[in-house]
Amino acid sequence: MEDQLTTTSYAVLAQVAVRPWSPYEMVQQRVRYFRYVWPAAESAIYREVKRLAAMGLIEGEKEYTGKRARTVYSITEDGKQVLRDWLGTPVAPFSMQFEAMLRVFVAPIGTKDELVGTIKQVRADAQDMLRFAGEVKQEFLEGIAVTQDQVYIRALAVDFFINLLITVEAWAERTLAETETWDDLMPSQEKNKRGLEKIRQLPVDTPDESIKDISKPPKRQMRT
Amino acid sequence: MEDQLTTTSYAVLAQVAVRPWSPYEMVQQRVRYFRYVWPAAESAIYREVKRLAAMGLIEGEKEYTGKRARTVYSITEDGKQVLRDWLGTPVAPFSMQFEAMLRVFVAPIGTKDELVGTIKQVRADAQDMLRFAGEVKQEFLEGIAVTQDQVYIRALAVDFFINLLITVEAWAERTLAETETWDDLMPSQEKNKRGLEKIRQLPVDTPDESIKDISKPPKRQMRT
DNA sequence: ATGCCTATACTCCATATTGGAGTAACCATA
DNA sequence: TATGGTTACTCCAATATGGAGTATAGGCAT
Repeated sequence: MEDQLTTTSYAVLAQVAVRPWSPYEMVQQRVRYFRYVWPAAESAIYREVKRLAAMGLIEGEKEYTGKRARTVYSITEDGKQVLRDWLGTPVAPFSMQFEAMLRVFVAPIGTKDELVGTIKQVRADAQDMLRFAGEVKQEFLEGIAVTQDQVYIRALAVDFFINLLITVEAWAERTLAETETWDDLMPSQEKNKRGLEKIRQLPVDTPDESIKDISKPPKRQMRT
Repeated sequence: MEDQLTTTSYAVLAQVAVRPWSPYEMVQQRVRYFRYVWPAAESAIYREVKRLAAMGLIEGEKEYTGKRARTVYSITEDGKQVLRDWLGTPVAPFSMQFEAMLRVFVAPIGTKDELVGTIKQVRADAQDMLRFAGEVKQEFLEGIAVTQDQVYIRALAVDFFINLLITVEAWAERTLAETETWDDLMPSQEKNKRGLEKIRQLPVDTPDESIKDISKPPKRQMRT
C-alpha cells in the first residue's frame, strides 16, 4: 500500500490513458503499449491496477457479460496530472538484457553448435518481433489501430523498433556467416586477425589520447 | 544459500573465467564483461561472488595491502563445467528497458520541451556509451585489452554494440528533426499524415492476410 | 445434455533484487 | 594533521518477480 509510483505504474497508467480497459485486456494488449520497452510480469499489472485505483488515479466501472463481471478502468484527472508531473522528472537510461551475449563470451569453452544455436535463436527472436511489428504497421495502414489518432507519436516508436530489430537481425546474420568460417572455437592468429580487422572497421571514433590506464567508463544506471 | 544459479551468477562466473579478480575489481570492470548486456546492482555482484565461492565454483586467495585484505577469486574446474553445462540450456530472449519511449507515448499531455529533452537525453546516453565503445575499440587496436587473446569473440560484441548504439543515436536524431517541425504536440491531420507516411516507408513486410481481429502477439519473456 | 476447452479475472507467496547506508583502512595533498 | 577521496566490502528493509493456483463463464462438438 506504498504510494510511491514505479516506472511500471506509469507504464500501466499510460496505457489506461489511451482508452479504458479491463485488467485482462491490459495484460493481453500491453505488448502494444509497453511490453517491449518496459517488461513487467503479468501479476505486476494486476497489482498496479489495484494500486492506481486505490490512489484514485484510475477509476473502475463494473460491466457484466451475463453473470461474469469485469471492471473497466479509466484514467482520472488526478491520473493525468500525475503523468504530466512524471514528464518533468529525469528519465532513466536505456538498458537491455541480452543473455545470448554472455554466452557468446564463454563460447570457446563450449561447442560450435551451441554458439551457432544461440545466434540463430537471437535471429529467430528478432524475426518474431519483426513479424509482430509488421502487423502493427499493417494496423496503422488499414486505419484500425486503437491509437490511430496518434499515429504521429506511435510512428516514432514503430520506427525505433523496426530499425532496432533490423540492426539485431543483421548482426545475427553477419555473426553466423563469420562463425561458419571457423573450424572450431579455439583462439587462433587467423581468427584474431580477422577480429581485429572487424573492430578497426567499426564506424566509431577512437579517443584522441591513447589510453594508458584503463579508464573509468561512464556511470549510468538507475531504476524506478 | 540456495544453490540455483541465476543469469547474474553466470555473468559473474564468466567474468572470473576471463582472469582472476577481487570483487571490487569485478564491480569496477564489469562494464567490459556484462554490464551493458546484463545489468545487475553492485551488491548483487558481491552476493554472487560469495555464493559461487560457497559452491566451490570459484576460489579465493587472500592478499594484503598493508592491513587491508582483499580476496582474489579464480574459477575452478567445477566452475568451468557449470559454465559449459549452462551453454546447453535454452537462452532467454533479448529484452530492454527504455523508459524514454513510455514518455514519448504520453508526450501529448506534456510540453514540447519535455519531449525534446527526453529525446536529447536518449541521444546523450547513446553518445556516452559510444564514447566508451570507442575506448574499448582503442584498447583492442593498441593490443592492451585484458581479453586481447579473444579478440575474435569480443569483436562480435563490440560490433553488436556499436551498431546498436548508432541505430539508437540515428533514431534520436531523426526524431528530434521531426519534432522540431511541430508547433505543438496536439494531434493534427498534418502530423498524422506524416506519421502514416513514415510508417508506410518502414522496411518491414506487412502480413499477407489483412488483419481482421487484432491478433495475439508472440509470447516471449522469461528471466533467470 | 454432457464434457471439454478456452477466456476472463484475478490472488498468493516464496524467492530474488534493489538501492542505500554503514564500516573501515589506506592514501594524497594542503 | 585534518580531510576528502578511493578501496573493499557487508547488511538490510523494502520491493519486485514469476509461477502456481483458484474460480466462473461461454462456446462448441458430440
